[in-house]
Amino acid sequence: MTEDLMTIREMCETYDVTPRTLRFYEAKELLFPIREGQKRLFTKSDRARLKLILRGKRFGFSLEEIRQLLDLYHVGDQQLTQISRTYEIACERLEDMEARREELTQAIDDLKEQLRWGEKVIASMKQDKKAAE
Amino acid sequence: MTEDLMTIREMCETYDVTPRTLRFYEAKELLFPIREGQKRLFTKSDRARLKLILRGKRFGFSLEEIRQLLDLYHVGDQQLTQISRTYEIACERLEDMEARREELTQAIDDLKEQLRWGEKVIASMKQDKKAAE
DNA sequence: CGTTCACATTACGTGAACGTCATCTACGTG
DNA sequence: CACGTAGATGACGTTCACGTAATGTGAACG
Repeated sequence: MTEDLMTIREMCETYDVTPRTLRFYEAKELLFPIREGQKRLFTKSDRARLKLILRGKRFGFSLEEIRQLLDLYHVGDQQLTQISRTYEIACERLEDMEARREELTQAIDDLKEQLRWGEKVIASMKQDKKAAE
Repeated sequence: MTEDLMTIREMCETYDVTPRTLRFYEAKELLFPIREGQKRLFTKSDRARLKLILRGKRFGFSLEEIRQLLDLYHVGDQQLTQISRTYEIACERLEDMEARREELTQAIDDLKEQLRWGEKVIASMKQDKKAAE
């Protein structure tokens, strides 16, 4: 069944994207499906990458930023200096993400506060309505 | 000094955006600066909104989505049903954000894992290098 | 009074991220 | 073999979020 290779259609259904999107990501070198004849076949690696792409998008990263992030996960047989550089970038990214989570937590707290206020407003309005009857 | 009103230039410097951006946000009804003659003057409320806009952007919300979120903070003298509806939407948004934070936490953990792996690779490569000397 | 700012409006331009359409190919099926 | 189906390849179109002139205006300054 899951022969480790998926057609473009299967990918689309699994991850809820269009063929156009997958071809676009390939053109941008975010995915590297292998070819059988002229058809694309997506590997396990492509699927892992796609998940990261979609996740990145949800957090407002551009495809170019995502591409760089993906490189952090690929780490082929490069030079030590290259890997070290990649490692540094990854550390910075990690800090970014942690800062982001802080901010998100802040935003959540703010909204919660706002909701408590909203509850009070609603409650008092219900009171007024009753009193008016 | 901070007379509660800021010119467009002051806003730009404070929040690191261009005049174009602020006018654009006004056109999109995200900000509502008052007018003195034909000049715009941004209020405390506009500044609070702008902060939320910029924050929303960092999390990948579209301006339209942000506009809806901003409405949650404005809550004028509406009907009870309106406020209740707004309240419900806010609750849903809150759940979205909490889910997002979960996902972000997952992403952070993934990247940390990857970094540990990177450290090992670097260490072993340094060993190889030494051995080759 | 002319000029320089600071800000305004109007309008066309741009890059990112796809959507859409036309056309082509390869493959299995009745 | 005709035909439908799945996928491929351009190429142009679209939306969003502004950028970038071009031009106008009102207050201030030498």
